[in-house]
Amino acid sequence: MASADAPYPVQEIADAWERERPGMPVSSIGIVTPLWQLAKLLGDDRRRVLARAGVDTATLDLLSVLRRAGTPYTLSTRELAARSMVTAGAISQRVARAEREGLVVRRPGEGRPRTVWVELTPAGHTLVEETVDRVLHRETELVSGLKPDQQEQLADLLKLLLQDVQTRLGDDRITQVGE
Amino acid sequence: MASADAPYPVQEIADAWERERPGMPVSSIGIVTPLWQLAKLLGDDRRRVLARAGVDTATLDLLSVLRRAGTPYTLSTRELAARSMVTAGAISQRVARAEREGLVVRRPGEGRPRTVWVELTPAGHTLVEETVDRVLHRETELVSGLKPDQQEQLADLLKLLLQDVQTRLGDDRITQVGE
DNA sequence: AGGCCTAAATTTAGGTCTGAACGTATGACG
DNA sequence: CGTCATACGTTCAGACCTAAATTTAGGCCT
Repeated sequence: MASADAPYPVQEIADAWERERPGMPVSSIGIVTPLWQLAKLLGDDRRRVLARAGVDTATLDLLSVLRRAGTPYTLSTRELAARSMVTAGAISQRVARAEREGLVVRRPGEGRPRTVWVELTPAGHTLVEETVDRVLHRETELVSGLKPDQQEQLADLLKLLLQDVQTRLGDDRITQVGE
Repeated sequence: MASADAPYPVQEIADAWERERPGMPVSSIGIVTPLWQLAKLLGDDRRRVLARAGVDTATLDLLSVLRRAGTPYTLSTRELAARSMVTAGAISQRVARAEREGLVVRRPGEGRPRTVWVELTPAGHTLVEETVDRVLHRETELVSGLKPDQQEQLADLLKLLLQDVQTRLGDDRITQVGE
């Protein structure tokens, strides 16, 4: 039972709203919907790829962030939360699970007040090395349907949109939406 | 405690892997990472917008699919699963929750063997009408940083990539990844 | 006609996330 | 120098999802 086999056509969604509720602003659907569907498809696929290696995506994300940081493969939980885009609570739980499996260790203290440092263990390092290139190869393959210049164009537009959305959210967070 | 405030720069991720593991295929990162980050940012925002209206995203998704289908606002659970891109089990739970709140009703039988029809109630219909345009206005606003021709270009590229990834997953599902 | 098989929904077990409540140590300030 | 405010990690309750086990209603074959 795969979770996401055949995304419902984006155009039909916009058309349906236009038909059912004429006048609705449907322009964003052409961007937001495929964006969401792609994220779902790619996320599901990554989960399946990693499941074969006995890891889950949340744990690999944690290990990857630490691995990418370079020696000594250590970051504070706050840094981890920011780079992973999840809440502090989620990081606490991720770290607890990974620690239980011996992939990271927590070292309290030794820095700013109340800071907890999280460090990759050799086992964690090994696991990352074994799985990350599988994921990257797989994803390179999955986007290979686009020609190099299309990939570049897409990456540029996504980057632009991301930066813009980011600043908007930073500003608007408090502002009421609608009226 | 917002969950996703400041995405970690995509370029730094690719650079870090190139530095830590020279030779890794990093080209997909420029697409997959911002895609994922945007989906997260937009999803978190939608959740916040809907929370104010007392709905969760999963329930609104269910109601929206039914509403878009038009009169008589009824679909089978299988149809719902396909259009929502989640498993049958998830649909079962979504419907159970929505039914508990009086937003939909389940009508067993009346068709092909073992089919269960799910229908929007007046309360569900009302809730959808009240919230959908809030979401669409908000999302229109969020993508408005891109100029109309950029939006169109982005929508086209996403559509192209989505179609391609979709066929690849349909074919490759069984194929081993890596070696 | 009876029993098996299959398809479809549901239930269950396990894992993850958010948001809020909690505990606590540090630093500031009187 | 003691108290209080604050910042930060953790814990907890509530939702949600997937994958696998379970249930059940028909259909089919002998």
